[in-house]
Amino acid sequence: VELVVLPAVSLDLKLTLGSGQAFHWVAQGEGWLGAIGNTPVYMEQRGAEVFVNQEAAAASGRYLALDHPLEEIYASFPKDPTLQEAAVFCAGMRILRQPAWEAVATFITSSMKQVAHIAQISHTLRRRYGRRLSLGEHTLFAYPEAEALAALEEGDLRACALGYRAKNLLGAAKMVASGEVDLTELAGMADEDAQKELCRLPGVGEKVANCALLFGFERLRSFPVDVWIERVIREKYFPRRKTVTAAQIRTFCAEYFGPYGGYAQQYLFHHARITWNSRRSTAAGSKRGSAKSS
DNA sequence: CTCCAGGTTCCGG
DNA sequence: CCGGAACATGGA
Repeated sequence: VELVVLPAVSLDLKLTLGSGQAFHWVAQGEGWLGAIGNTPVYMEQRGAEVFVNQEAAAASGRYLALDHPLEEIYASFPKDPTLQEAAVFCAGMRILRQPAWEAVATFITSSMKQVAHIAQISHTLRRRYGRRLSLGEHTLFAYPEAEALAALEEGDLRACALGYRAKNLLGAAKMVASGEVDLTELAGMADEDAQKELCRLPGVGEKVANCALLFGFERLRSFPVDVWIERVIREKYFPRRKTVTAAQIRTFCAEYFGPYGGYAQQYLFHHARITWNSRRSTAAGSKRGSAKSS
């Protein structure tokens, strides 16, 4: 496979592809194999350049959001030590521009699942119901279109280990395939209207809608609040406060983290997820399950 | 075995 | 508006 070069300053490819935004990239040699839409991709980073198969060059640059102004984004962050530490830890991580339906669908399947499980589900769905793609001697699979999933029975999706999410994914696929919810139309809507529209899909609440907006609709202000973020916000931004409601967290995050809140969120999320365990295991006399008390 | 995971939805204060 | 419970499955 012939590779072409993409200039990529301020990019950490491994960090970006492995940070729980997309779930299907597989390490291959020095690089990564996967699909961007229906295009098979091999990407490999060497210093400030990305080497990619020629047919995927344009799609990769866009997918990796190499045009996002990282310096400006970092400069926009509030200067508190928690976010600054996360930003250093995640330097070079970019918010991917993923296909809209793929973002919606994968995050419908993400509820109450570990990242590893979401990846497993993604691969199963791709292998069984996605378009088959080939790159050199490698076989890859696109994420299945809404139309393909809409034609299935709930049992088919349960067989992909989706559990109760099967009904939600099927229902969402039917609404998108029928045009009842028009994802193309969402692109032109204001953030709040787009969020409201996404929440009409079964299995899509505020958090999943925000993930879809951030990763699939270029809404960099979107700030999904999951269990990890909630822990960080409560402990670091509302210390010694007994009761902080979800509404208070939502309001605080929406205002405090500013126009690139989605970047801040992704950095806080990844940093917390990677470092939390070590902190727990090194806590003196740590008793299982009481890691919250400092 | 127990705990928990990038939640949503429904139900009773 | 708020807290609880049900919902499936598999790693740690």
